Amino acid sequence: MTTQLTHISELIQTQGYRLTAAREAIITALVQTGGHVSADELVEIVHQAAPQVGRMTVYRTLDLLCELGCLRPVYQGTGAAHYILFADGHHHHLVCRLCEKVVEFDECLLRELEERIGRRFNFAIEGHLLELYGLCGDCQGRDAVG
Amino acid sequence: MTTQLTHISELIQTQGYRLTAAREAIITALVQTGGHVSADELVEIVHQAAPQVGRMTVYRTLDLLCELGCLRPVYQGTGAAHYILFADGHHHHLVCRLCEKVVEFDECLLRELEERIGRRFNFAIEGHLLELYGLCGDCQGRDAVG
DNA sequence: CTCTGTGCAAAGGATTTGCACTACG
DNA sequence: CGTAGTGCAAATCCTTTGCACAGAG
Repeated sequence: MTTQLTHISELIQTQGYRLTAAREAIITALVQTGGHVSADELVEIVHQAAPQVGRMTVYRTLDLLCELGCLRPVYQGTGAAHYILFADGHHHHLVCRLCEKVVEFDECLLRELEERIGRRFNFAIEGHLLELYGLCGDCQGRDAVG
Repeated sequence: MTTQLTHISELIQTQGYRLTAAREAIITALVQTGGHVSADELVEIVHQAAPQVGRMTVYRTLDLLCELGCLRPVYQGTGAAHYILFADGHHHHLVCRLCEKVVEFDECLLRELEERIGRRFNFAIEGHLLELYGLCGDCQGRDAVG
């Protein structure tokens, strides 16, 4: 966990950005949540440790992390974007289309696919998000009824 | 293409929803685009064929299709959500984290994974979205420079 | 010391309500 | 006919600017 914080901090400096107190607080909070929050939730959490950090600094830092390739915004249901950390370069979701429940899983056999596609389209692949959609156990009956 | 329109129309009726003129117009427009539009763009297109259809009917129909499992909103860059049709139950993107360029590809070896994960978590998997992130050819040099 | 990063408040969009009307089935 | 679906406009919510100040390097 602390490793991840360190990794991101170094990435920021390596890329020529400044490692400010606000950014540290935000990244710490983000890592702490496991990387699965809306901007708003993150603001809340950051404020517990660093009340002076403003909402837009959070937005801007999230933007920066996206640009650095270690974060990604996703739409889960509607409303605010959720941000997910690419801890190991990938992330996997199982999403119920009715109740919007989200389960994470780790199974990954996409390394090979990444390489093949990257080569074909001349992309330097850095990670991926895989989302499987369907009905969770609870909603399977519900759907049949209508 | 027409097949897809028929498929969705039947899905709507099967699930007990009404197939209205507005919905037909919206779905026609959606299929026509290949399923890769923002709500706003779709409103434009729908208006060409059916000017009386309102913006929120488009939003509500998109919502309905998401619920039915044949559509999915994704965030590409920032701003408006983009909607993608699950033509064959899956969709694959290659996204550049700097210029936000999006390439679609078809390679799919996830059937087996779907089954395994579905069984493990008791989900009825209906489709998936796979997004690979990285740097496109144009941005690879740009990134090194900083 | 310089320039990037920050914070505030107000602007800018996209999406969602509430309610009377229309039309599917 | 009854009810689900529609359309409008106003409301709401998330996110982005503009600008003066503070702190990293």
